Amino acid sequence: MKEKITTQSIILFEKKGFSQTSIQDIVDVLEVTKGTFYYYFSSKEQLLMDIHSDYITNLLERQQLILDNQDLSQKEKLSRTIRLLVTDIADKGPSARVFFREVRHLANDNIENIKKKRDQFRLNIEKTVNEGVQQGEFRKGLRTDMITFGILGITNWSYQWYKPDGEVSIDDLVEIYVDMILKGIEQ
Amino acid sequence: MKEKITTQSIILFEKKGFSQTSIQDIVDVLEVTKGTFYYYFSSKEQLLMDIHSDYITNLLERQQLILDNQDLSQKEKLSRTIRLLVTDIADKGPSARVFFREVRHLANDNIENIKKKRDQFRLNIEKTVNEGVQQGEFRKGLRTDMITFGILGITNWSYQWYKPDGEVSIDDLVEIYVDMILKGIEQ
Amino acid sequence: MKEKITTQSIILFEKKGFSQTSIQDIVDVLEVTKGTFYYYFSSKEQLLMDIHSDYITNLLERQQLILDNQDLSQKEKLSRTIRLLVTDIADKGPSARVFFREVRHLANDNIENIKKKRDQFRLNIEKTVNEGVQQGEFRKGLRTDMITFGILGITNWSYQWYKPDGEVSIDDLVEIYVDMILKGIEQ
Amino acid sequence: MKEKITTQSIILFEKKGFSQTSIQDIVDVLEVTKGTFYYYFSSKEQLLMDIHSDYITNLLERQQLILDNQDLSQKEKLSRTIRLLVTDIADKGPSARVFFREVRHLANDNIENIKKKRDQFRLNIEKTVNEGVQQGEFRKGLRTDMITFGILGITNWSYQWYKPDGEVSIDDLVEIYVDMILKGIEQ
DNA sequence: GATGAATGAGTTTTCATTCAT
DNA sequence: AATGAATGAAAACTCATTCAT
Repeated sequence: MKEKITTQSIILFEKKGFSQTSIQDIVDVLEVTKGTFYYYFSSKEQLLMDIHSDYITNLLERQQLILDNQDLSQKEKLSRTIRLLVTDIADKGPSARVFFREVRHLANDNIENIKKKRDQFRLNIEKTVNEGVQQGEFRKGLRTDMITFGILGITNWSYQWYKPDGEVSIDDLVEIYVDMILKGIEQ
Repeated sequence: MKEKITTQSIILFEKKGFSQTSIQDIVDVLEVTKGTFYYYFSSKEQLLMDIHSDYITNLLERQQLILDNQDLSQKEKLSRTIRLLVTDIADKGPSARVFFREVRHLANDNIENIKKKRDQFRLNIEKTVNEGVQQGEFRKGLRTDMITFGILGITNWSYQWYKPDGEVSIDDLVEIYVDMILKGIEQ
Repeated sequence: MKEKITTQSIILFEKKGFSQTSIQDIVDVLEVTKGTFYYYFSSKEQLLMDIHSDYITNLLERQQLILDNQDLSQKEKLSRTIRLLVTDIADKGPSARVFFREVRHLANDNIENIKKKRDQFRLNIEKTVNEGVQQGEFRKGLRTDMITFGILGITNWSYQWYKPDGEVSIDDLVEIYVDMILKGIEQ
Repeated sequence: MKEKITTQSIILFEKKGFSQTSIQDIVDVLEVTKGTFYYYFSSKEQLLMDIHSDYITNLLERQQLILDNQDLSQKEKLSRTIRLLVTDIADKGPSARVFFREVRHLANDNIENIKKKRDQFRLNIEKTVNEGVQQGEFRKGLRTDMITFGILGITNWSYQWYKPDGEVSIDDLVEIYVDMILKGIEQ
């Protein structure tokens, strides 16, 4: 039931937004009562926190798998990270959108926790770019922090407009963005 | 007074979000009453609509000035458009953030109107890129629609993280992004 | 202007009801402002009072003309009074409906005043019936007070359903009701 | 609790009118909160609709019992219908008054429903009168539709003035009106 | 595990009214 | 005579949350 509630919430939060979705809306779809909700979650925000936590934890894990692979060039690591982010649109579109849009609704305590992990993810990218610069794969003199934000902008923005049933496939999109980004920063 | 309300609303909407900001919050700061608010606006959403409308209208106008300048290369037009977007962070950060984050809260009728203009802005960029391709300034075979979304991603994402009092100036940021984008797509 | 406001108010009060009609609604139609309204009337209720007062005063006057005519039998006086009430649907439908429906919204002080006149009108009818009984035109032993309420019920109820553009003319309706009532009480 | 709310609402709606009665007024008497009200009713209008629906449904049922009795003459059926309406003043005065006065406040969708049933009630009376004419109990040539409105006028108007503690009993009033109406239309 | 009743604090909105100009 | 800005009190309604069962 807990899982059902989470899944349904994500769908509704994505469609209507966190504050526009009431607990009632969620439990109505599942045909249970509000009491049930509060049996599993201590508050609405707690649920949002869970969603965020699950999402970023999973993302970080998968990023780590890429980074741990010693055989890969920095270019390759970066490409795979871009792929990681963009492909999530297909698999986890709603979660991702909730993740990007609704951070604001987390209370201060929780927000720190999530922010730390988001920063971790970003800094991992930055580190990859930095090493790529040192190893001559990327241009010297890049402001790698700004570049990293730029990379995240390209990928994350896609959650705002990408339609899975459009004419461009996820694979094509990954290729286009990898190409644009690498050309933008390589030697 | 109408202007005061709008200005104050933008500040609060940016800080707390549209749905987390009550009319009471707004009028409290201005030391007037809710009645005053409803004297000038027919609803909370109407106010949000005004904010959106003002923002996008102004942006489109300034974009048009760039596009109308016949002497500029497509690269130059693109650079100036990027500058236009990024510099708005300094001048109109709060408005911009409200614009990007709170579209969801516009009702259906209004949303169409705004969407049309947002699309117009995007398609204007796409057209510039297209012409740049035809005139040999940019690489052949680019998916210019996806590239355009990428450009918007880089610039618009900056509203999420850029702090005006940080170590990087707006001008530096513009230069970094112009460089990254042009390298990413030029011949 | 005062007259214009009154006329327009009656139309709106009839269509939407007194409490569903705002001062704003009234002045909007006349393309003036609320200030104008308060220049002529001290309150919304004052306006309603005026409407009531005008209506009942005029009705009483016309009733008096009938009663003062010494040549008429009581039957004839009663017939003419019925005609008086029913024909007002055509001429003054809206005022009449407002008069019957919205008394409740008068404040206590005013209500007394109007009630007194309404009672006067009713008691005049009762007196006519009484004299008719004494003069042998109507049956002995009638509860003339109840009969009078019955007569008023028949006529006043017509404001609830009568449509001027229906198949029955006002004159026909008067004839039908006079006939029904007289047969109902005559010797 | 739902029933308590309904009962109390009827009392208040009768005393002060629907729009002059706030949800707060209702729940104050019951010493519960507004939340409780909205737990049972989706809106103020929904409550009014319930009241109307209950009233007219019950009235129609009781009318049907009269009409189904094959042994009764049309005169007798008509008398009993008049009794049905008038006696409700004693038993259900407040509901009845709310029913007659506040239809206007039902929204369009609901109003249709109620109107249909009110019309049904009226047409049942008209049918009785019609059959009475055919069977020679009532005069030939009557406009039975107008007559029916007249009958309803007499009975319904009593809700406006009848005081249960006055000098005339309900039974007397029924007798007076039955007499007046039958004399008014019989052969 | 789950329900159903109830709460209370807050939300947007309405509107008669006032008053300086 | 009339306006336009502002008020303040109240309205209907929402909703996260609690808790006894």
